[in-house]
Amino acid sequence: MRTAFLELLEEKPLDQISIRDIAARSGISYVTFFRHHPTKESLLHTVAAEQVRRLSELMLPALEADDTRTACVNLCTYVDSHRKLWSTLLTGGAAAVLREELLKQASEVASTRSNPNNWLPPELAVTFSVTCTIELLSWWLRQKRPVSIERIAEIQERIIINPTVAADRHWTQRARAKRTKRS
Amino acid sequence: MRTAFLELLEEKPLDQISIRDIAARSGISYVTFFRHHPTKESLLHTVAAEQVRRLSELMLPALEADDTRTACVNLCTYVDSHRKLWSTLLTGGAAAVLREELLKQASEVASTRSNPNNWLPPELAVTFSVTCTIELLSWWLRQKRPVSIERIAEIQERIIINPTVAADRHWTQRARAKRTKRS
Amino acid sequence: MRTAFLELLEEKPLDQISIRDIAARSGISYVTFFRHHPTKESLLHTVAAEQVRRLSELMLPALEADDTRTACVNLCTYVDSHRKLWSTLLTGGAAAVLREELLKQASEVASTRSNPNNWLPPELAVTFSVTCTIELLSWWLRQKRPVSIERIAEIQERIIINPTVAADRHWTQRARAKRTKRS
Amino acid sequence: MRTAFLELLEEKPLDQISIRDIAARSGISYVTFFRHHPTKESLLHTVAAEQVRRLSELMLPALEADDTRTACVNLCTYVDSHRKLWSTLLTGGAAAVLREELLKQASEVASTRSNPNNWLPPELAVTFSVTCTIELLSWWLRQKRPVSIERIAEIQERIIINPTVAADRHWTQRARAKRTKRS
DNA sequence: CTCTAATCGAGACGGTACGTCGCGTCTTACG
DNA sequence: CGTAAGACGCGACGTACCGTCTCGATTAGAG
Repeated sequence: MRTAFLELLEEKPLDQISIRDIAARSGISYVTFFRHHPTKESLLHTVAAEQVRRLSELMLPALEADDTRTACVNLCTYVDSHRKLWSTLLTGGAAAVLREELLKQASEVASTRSNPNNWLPPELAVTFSVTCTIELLSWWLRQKRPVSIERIAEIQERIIINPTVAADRHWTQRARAKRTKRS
Repeated sequence: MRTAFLELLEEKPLDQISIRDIAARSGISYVTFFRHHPTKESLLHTVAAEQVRRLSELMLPALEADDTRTACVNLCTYVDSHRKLWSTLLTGGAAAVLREELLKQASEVASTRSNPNNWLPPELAVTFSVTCTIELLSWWLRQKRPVSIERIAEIQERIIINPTVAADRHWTQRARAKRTKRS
Repeated sequence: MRTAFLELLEEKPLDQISIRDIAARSGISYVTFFRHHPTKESLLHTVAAEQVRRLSELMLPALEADDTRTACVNLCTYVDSHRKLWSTLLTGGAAAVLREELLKQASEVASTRSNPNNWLPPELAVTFSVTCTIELLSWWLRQKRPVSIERIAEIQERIIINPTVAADRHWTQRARAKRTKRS
Repeated sequence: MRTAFLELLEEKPLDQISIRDIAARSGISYVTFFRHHPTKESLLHTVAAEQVRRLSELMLPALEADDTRTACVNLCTYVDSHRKLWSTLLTGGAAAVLREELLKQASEVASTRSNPNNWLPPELAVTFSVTCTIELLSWWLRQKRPVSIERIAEIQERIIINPTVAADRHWTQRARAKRTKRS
């Protein structure tokens, strides 16, 4: 069903895909669709959450080690090797849902790591990085002339990560250092 | 008609507003609507473009003088004095269209000012700043506890403008300086 | 639309006729059906009421003159000349609705003529005569060997009219006579 | 299962009762229902036939003795002592099936007793009496003010039985007498 | 001043998709 | 083996908008 949905998403924008289309393509009955998902968006969310989870699995280890550059490269490499899928997800009306899922998962990660004393509200930091990452990837996949993975990863790190998450991280580390000193 | 549309947007999300709703609220016939706009989105684009034009009129003078901070403050001040309108525009499904209009007008401005040799593609710079500005404003208007205009303007400048447009501007100025020297 | 409905009723029983069938046969859109009738039964009622009205127009003059035999003959003659239509109406699930309509119109007529002091409640008298008339006609139209109009009319009068309406009528006339005498 | 069905019939009309309702109320699985009855109507027929058989057992002895009045009283007395059950059967959409069952059983009885030479076709005689009896009982059970058993039995005999069965019976007896004389 | 042409209303209509209901078939697992 | 549980395909339902069309009524400009 997800496969069929993604196939259709490659063919036409989201709002021109009817549930009947998805059912027909999936080889299931129209009614059966509702036995799995109450609405088209529900299916989309499931698909999006699935893909987002894969992304975070690739980035999290590097992020844990504060190696943001590797995290960015990992992300870009993965997306590059699934250009078609991600073109589909980031264009044609599905981007909003994908963004929601990314935001959700990123917020969860951020809530365990960010420092609320930072001058930039953590919610905004997450929003900025997620939104810009989506725009960056979307732009990348739209380009006709190939742009190297490194180039994208660099942009992502310098423009997106550094001004938001990284700044936050530095602050956090300093706080940790202070606490360590005292003890 | 635009007034009626905005009224309805305050009451329910965009996709629950039918053309018949708009017509009824406007006091015109359903058919007459089509004499002005071929589709609901067309009307929305008109409304959005109108508001965006006002924004740019406020920001452009300061931007011309490279005074980004003033530009940001002007933007925020204006939005703050029309909180209801902008809450409506930035939530409830209209944000995407508004973003498009902003992007369009910002791109036009940027095309006359940015330097294509910059390491950051100008298209991306514009996209980042527009998108993040929207997210920032949207977040701002969502907050229950009031956040000061200055705070927002500062965030906008430090996180959004500096890493993108300003960096570009510096590069541009250096290039101009070089050209001036030679001549 | 009524024609199409009757055509379909000749082909298959009522509950196997879907609204979509009727719409298709009528050459109108499925949705348009609902713009005329909220439900299939509504259409059926309309059709039935129409036919019943014709019946009563044929019988009423004779009934006014207390000439029940002529009324019966008129009824049977008319039905006989529209055997196909009445076969359709009296078999195949439409009979219940037709009965309702007949009951309604007969009750209206009866309420202006019957005498409530009669030992047989007028409601019952009407019910009996209507129901039996339907059964009689239905039986008649089912017969393979033709049965003459006179025979049917005789049965109707002797079995149905006489024991109910006529008895009532006699009583009423006697009452009238008394009143006349006094004055 | 029949109990569950009758319970449901008291609650809502026949066509709003789904097989799944009956199964749930009966405490059996939906699929198991089909092991007993191929369709909802089948179950209804079974239930109806059962009740009709009880009726005829009460009436037959008196009918054998040509004591129609006692037969009628027996019928009404029985129905009166099961008002709820019979209200359910005679209203709410089950009446048609009940009528069928009554007709079937009455026809069987009549075929052994009636005289085909009668001027009233026996099939019609049976139909009239059965149909009117149902209408009479249905009317009776609908009344808010109680109507005595005797009153109903009298109506039934005078209006229904006399003009049909009894007339037939007299004719039959005369025929028998003739045959007896000759032999 | 009147006639005509554009404009608008009201509403019928065909059409697509929606989400729901009940049907009857089928498979799987349990006792 | 028979039953329970539940997934499934199917057909119909009634609803919501869509966009097109026609028909009058209004009004404004041209003769």
